[in-house]
Amino acid sequence: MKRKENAPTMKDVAREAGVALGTVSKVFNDIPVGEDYRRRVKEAARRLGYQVNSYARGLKTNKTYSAALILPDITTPFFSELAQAVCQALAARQYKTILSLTAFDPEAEQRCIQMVQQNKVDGIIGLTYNPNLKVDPDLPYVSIDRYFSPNVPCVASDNFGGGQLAAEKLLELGCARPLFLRIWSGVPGEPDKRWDGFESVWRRRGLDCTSLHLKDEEGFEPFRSFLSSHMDQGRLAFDGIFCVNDALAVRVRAMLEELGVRVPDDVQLIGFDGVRRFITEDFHCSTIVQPVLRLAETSVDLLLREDRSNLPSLVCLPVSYAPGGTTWE
Amino acid sequence: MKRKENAPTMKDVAREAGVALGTVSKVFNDIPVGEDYRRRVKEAARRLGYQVNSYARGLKTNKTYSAALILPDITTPFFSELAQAVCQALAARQYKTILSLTAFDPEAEQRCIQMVQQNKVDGIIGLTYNPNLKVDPDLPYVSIDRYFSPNVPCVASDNFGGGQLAAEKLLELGCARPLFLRIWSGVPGEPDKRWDGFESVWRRRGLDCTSLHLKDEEGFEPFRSFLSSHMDQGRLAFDGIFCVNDALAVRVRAMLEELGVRVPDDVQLIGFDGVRRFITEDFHCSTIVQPVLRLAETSVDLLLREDRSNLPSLVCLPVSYAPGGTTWE
DNA sequence: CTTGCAATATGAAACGTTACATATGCCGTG
DNA sequence: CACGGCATATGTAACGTTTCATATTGCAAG
Repeated sequence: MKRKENAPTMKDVAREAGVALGTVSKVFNDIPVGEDYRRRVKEAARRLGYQVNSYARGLKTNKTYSAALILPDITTPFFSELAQAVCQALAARQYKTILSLTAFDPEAEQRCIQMVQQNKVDGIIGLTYNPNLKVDPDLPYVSIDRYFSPNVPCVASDNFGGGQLAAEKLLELGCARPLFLRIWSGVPGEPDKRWDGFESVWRRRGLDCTSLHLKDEEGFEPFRSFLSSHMDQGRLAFDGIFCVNDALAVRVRAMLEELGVRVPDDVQLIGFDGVRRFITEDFHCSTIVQPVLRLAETSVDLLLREDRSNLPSLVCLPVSYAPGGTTWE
Repeated sequence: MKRKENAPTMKDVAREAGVALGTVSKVFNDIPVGEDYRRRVKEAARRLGYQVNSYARGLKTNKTYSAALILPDITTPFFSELAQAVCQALAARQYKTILSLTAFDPEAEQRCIQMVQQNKVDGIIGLTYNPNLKVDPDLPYVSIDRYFSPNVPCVASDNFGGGQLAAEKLLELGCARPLFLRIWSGVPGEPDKRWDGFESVWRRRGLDCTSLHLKDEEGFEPFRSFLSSHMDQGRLAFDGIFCVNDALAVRVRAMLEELGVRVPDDVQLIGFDGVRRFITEDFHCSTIVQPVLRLAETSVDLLLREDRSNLPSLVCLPVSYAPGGTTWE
């Protein structure tokens, strides 16, 4: 019942194969070695069930082939898709993913950084909210959705463009009284630009655009009363609503219908994110789709890029529009 | 622009503090050491920005404080909740989580096992489909939802009880013509018992119970024609349907309504899993709720338990019923 | 003022690798 | 036949820890 069944080491393999230690090392590092030697080593390793010890290797080489992924949460559909995509992109490059969840807590974020640094990861991909995270400047770091400084690459969707796209779509569908709806996260970030882009379109046309910031902790009551105060004889004062994300859009849709406002007939509704919902692949709301796979690919790409001298400080990836039943098209 | 800014080591700290190497080690392992020494070491470490090197420590101690979590996918709501819960349960015990995704591919599962073994994890929690996975018997392994052998602990919800519960609920609501609906995964596992439990209740009452196994690759057409052939003048031959999971239930609900069958008025529908949907906390179908948090807690508990001599081979956790609009209550 | 003992700090060896300087063998050439 | 040069295998010194046998210190007792 002993759990210390000492695993075979290179030394064992070397003895078994009758070759030198260094030769075994070469075989497992794909360094040219005589064909007969290589065979004997492989054979001996198979017999002994030898496996390279990553910890010894990591200690020696200072390279661990592991990266940390720091996220607030992975049950939110957008985050879960992102996590999956990043994990797969890393795996495709033979990297392990160390997953750290922060629950949106800035201190937890810092603790995670600390922990994965001790763990000698080769890099960190973080989606964080702590405005002054401290991270070893010598450790590759890629930030998603939050810009830190010129020498920390930030990868994000084209949030500004997405906001514009939503506005243009609503215009095209004949809307003239737009409402922008968001939940205030408390920390500035790239997603704020959704509003900037949205508003810029209306302003350019000389149209007014109302915006409402909900506070997460206050729930939906403020919104309900806001709506009531903007209704006149069952008619809503807005004919187009852009929500900062799909989760919000779905809830807004439910509340509107509850109030007797028909979607999309009375008001057109567009969300943001565009993750595949449930198992089924269709959308529950019209939305601006973030290119999740490309976000992940790009982040990993930047993280593992050998030449770190000319990294971009911000990469914006193009979004697209996907109708989903809450707009006429 | 050099990225090899050699991090300070214990030796550096020892020199800086004017103490021996071993003393520094003791300080960072909470081994009693003279108070003045301890202070000097702490101080020196702070000045140098010293951090323990987990790889050196892991090599020496053969303990890495990391565990692997092997899952098919984390975008599926149930898996994403499970992953989150496991990750958090591990973090609460100071363990890192190495996340490996397999996409339901048995060979990928084996490769993941291989990889995390090389990586000297302290244990593996796996939700896998490969019936003959090979894993080092000396490495703690906990299986979720799939029973392997008496000495590999398996953690699962009480699937049999859940099936019974669903049946009893339908009975209670007056159903007498039940249908069980599942997607055939191709590999036997604990979730199969949902059917066993469900059926046992009807049989005991002398009632017949129909069951239909959909094949994932065939889509929903077979189901649609099955339904049509079981309808008589717009009336469905069943008054209660139990789906093997919520994702299926949600799709079935949509199809039923499309066919003019009202839920829950014409037929009552119960799913299985009970994960929190979207951001909003309400359910889109009545369901048997799996205790995700307890599944995770229990798995981690078994994985890290010191005394591995008397591990249970199967732990069943109690499920509960949650109405969600697709039943009368 | 010794001596002995307990308490505590010290430093070398080892963990399983990689990398490099050295040793070995082989072959062609003078 | 001896020698230089090349290719390839060898073995040792790190990497940054922990651990344990040993050295040092302080203090009480003889």
